[in-house]
Amino acid sequence: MAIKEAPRSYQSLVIEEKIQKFWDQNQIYQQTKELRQHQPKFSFLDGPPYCSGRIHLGTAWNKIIKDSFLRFKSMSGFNVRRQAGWDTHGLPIEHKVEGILGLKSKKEIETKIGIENFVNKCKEFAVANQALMTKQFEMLGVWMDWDNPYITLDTKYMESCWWTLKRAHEKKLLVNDQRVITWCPRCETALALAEIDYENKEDPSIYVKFPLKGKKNEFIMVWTTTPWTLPANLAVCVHPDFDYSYVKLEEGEEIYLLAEALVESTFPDQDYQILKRIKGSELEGTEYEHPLPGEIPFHKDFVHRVLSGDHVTLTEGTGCVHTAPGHGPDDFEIGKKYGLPIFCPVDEAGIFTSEAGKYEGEFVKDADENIMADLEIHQLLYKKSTINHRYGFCWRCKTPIIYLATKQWFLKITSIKDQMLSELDNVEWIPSWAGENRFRNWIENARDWTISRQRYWGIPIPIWLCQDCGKMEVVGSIQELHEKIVEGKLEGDFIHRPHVDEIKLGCSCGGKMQRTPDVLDVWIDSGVAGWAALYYPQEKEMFEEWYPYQFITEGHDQTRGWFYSQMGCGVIALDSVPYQRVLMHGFTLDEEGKKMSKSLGNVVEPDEVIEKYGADVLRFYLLWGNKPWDDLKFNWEEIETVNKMFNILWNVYVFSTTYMSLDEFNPTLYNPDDLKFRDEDRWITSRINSVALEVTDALDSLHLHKATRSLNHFILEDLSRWYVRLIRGRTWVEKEDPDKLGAYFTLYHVLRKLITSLAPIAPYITEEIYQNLVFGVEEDAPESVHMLDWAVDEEAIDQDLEDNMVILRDIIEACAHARDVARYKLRWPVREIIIVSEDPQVMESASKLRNILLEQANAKKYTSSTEFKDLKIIAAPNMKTLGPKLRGNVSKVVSHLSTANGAEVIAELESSGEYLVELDDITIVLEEGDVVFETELPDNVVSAEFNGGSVFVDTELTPDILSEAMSRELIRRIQDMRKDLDLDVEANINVYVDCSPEFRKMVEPHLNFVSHEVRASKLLFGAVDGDYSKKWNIEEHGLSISIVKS
RNA sequence: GGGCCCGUGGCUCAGGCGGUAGAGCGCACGGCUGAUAACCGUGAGGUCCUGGGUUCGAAUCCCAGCGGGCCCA
Repeated sequence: MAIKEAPRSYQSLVIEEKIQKFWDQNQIYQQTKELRQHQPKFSFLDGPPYCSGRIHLGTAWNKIIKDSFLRFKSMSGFNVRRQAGWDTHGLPIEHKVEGILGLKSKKEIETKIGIENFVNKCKEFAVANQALMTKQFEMLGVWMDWDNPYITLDTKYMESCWWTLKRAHEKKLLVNDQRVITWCPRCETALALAEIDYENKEDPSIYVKFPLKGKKNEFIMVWTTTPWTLPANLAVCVHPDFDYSYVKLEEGEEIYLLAEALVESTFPDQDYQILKRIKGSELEGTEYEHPLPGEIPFHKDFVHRVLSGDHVTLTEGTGCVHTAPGHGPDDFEIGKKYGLPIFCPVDEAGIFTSEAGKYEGEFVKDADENIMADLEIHQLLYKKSTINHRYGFCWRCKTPIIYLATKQWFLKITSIKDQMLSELDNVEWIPSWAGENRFRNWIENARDWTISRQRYWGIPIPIWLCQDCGKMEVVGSIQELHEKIVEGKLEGDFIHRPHVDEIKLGCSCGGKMQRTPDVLDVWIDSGVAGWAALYYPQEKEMFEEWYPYQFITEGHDQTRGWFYSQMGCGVIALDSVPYQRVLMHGFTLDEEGKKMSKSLGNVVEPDEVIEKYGADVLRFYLLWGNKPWDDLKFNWEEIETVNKMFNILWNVYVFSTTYMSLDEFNPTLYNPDDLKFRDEDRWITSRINSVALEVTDALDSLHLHKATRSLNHFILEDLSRWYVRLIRGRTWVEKEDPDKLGAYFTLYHVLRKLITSLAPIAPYITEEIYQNLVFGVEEDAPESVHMLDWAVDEEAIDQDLEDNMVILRDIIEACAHARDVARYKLRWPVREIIIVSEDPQVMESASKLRNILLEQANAKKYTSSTEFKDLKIIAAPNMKTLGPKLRGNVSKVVSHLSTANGAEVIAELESSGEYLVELDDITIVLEEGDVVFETELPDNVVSAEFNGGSVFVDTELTPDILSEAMSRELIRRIQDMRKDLDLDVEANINVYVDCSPEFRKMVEPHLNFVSHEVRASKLLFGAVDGDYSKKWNIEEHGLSISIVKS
């Protein structure tokens, strides 16, 4: 095989579809895995995306980071574990399925279609979504074990989860307790902190007067935003250290008790009088009357008191805090401390029970208005308005959460917090603050974890309770279940609800044990992935090979999510954190920095980007736009910029293959010793290895943006804009020229290394190039670019050469600038350039790379110097000193100096300290300071500065120069016409030039050069009707060119 | 109220162990023409959020504040 000419334009869709097919048909992924299977292990754990059905940009980013890094590890010689994971249980799917089945409430699930049908539907839905999302990930070029993922609905996976719960029980960390927890009244289930979204919400803001017992017209002033919790009020809390005041308003007779610091904000527009001050601690025990005793019988006989609480703040309200132990975590703690009953007259659907008296049957939020109306009737509502504040919502159905006292199962995280914190020290975080600050802070504030959910689609809690003696059994495996079963069957999907609910175990008391009906919080599902994905402890071998994981990466929302659930579960199950290194990445936001959300209509789908630009562009962009841990503002213009870079890379590839295929170049046939290499060849070889080294460091340290930026710079700046420009002339040579082959050979190996280094980030285009360029000619090359070994040839790096080239490019740019100023075309050669600098490195750079300098500056010769000697120095009188000194003679001195040689004046002054002006009648002595010097460039010279010096360009048009310039102008016209004709690069032509005798005379000395450049077999003067004729004006010469294809 | 992050040309972002502010896009002008539906050069454009401090020197380190984001209370 040989290198083939590449298609002229970069068509990402065509390439990516083709490569995907190639990977599939040739099992490239499997082969790549096998290739590394005996090499050192690198274990990675995929954070399982939820099977929602569609991936979004953030999910895409997440998988692209993972894929790029893991491809890099694989190429670096590691046997990488990259099993994909799927999160399948929980409320989101339950909601979708409820919608599909037209169910309106939790009750309808049981009454209308039954748990079994419902669970089956959920499973079906999850599995279908998994397939859809797998396709999408594959389109992104993500290589994972898609055929062998871990999936949380898998029986074996769930079994490992049960084992974890059993471990918790053995460590006495699994408790059943009544507590006030966050609750979704729509889903009728407990919610974990991680399942709550916070958004702004409008709520009532009311000041209620609680009458002080036995005092007429005296009230405690209480503020609340949840009127519906007032029926459960049992106490008022004050801070023992704050000052409280009895306040009497100008108008009316009533006296109010509240924190002194909040009096002003409570009565902003009123005149008032403070009657008495008292410490909060002195108020403890003060009795008051519930504001709604008539409506709620419970309160008639209950004694309500003021209590002390350190949680009371002065940031809002009145400093007298309404306390309902059934409806608030702080209230609950206070209630426990003072032995109050946990009065919670609200059921699981958020409906007031009979204990709520008058309000029985009302939904709590709907009761707000009635309660406020009743307070008004009793004249106990002091003030009523609304407030817009942050409030928690159910993460799935967006119903505002409420706090309820219920009995739930908990993991006692508070008991293992210290161990979690010490395990945290064993984890390396990127960036470091993600762990050291953010995550540490989260763990420090951790509370016990509510893990029971009153739902259907989830891992059933493996707790069986004896109906007779109350004994508790936590089942840790299917085997154990098998051994203890006395009723029900282990068949079908027995580990899910409802089948598992029918299984009864035998109790030591002789009674039967029944399963607690709850399912587990889904965060437990993924929290156990570390070992459940390996089916530990049922299977030990894989676990011993791969646990713990060397790397995970997820978004910063996972601080409270997966980073945390794994930490908690890991410490419970195995006394260790399951991961060793974490990259915490950012969120994808829209162009304005807002969260992408369906309701805002600003969602960008990964598919949309792929369709327009391809996965490689999306991948490169996502790893290039900013630091991985910052939030990324998605920007179409930036995508376009990345696309341009890929276009240019493609152009370089087209350029290379065009000539290489034309010459049937095969790099394996040459010994480098037989080829001629130039400085630019050694330079670009050094550069690509420097870049490969930078990319290695960047990927190793997960500073992914540095890798992409380094590659981007190399492709645009070094390869396309410089190297290709430098070697253009060499590729135009037709014979087997060692100089040309040196350029091909270098270009080949540079491209080979470039696609190797770029492969993890842009797997498609690199594979496409590899297949043609490398696999087509190297017999022992592996089948895919992704099977290559990652390597950097540090020997090839010549830092001096790289530094010199930077300087040289600076000089050449300065030359271009100078020409630009003089309107002197780059196509026209110049006689000489003079480089002036005092920096020896500049001199070295120019002299070592003089060939490049002369060619690119289009100069016949260059000289260098520490100063520019041809400067005309003009000596001018300094009138300030000479005026007073010479008076009448000034004008004579002025005219003398105007004709004097400035350089001589300087020399004179410097050697003797004075300069004598001999006039007819008098000699005048000029001293230093009497003369000022100016410099002026000779007429033909233009100059420009660069970093470290200046360059002077001599633009004098000699006949020789003009002759060459005109020849080049002629070449350009003919090339232009060749292109108009769309001729093959190697096609030969005959050219006829009809021009003036002067013009002919000018170009005649260079006819060979012209013929060669335009591939003319014949170049003749005179008028002919060719295949294509065109009239031109070159400077002031009109001429006509005709081309005949030969 | 607490924790974390971010604030650098019109836009998107580098830089950030202290030492003359960078890139790309956009804009203006010019150039180039066999990888050219490309590309190159030049120019304009900056109180590096504000204010203090440390220092010979702060975009960079420290403190306070302002604005934005995320999380928590």
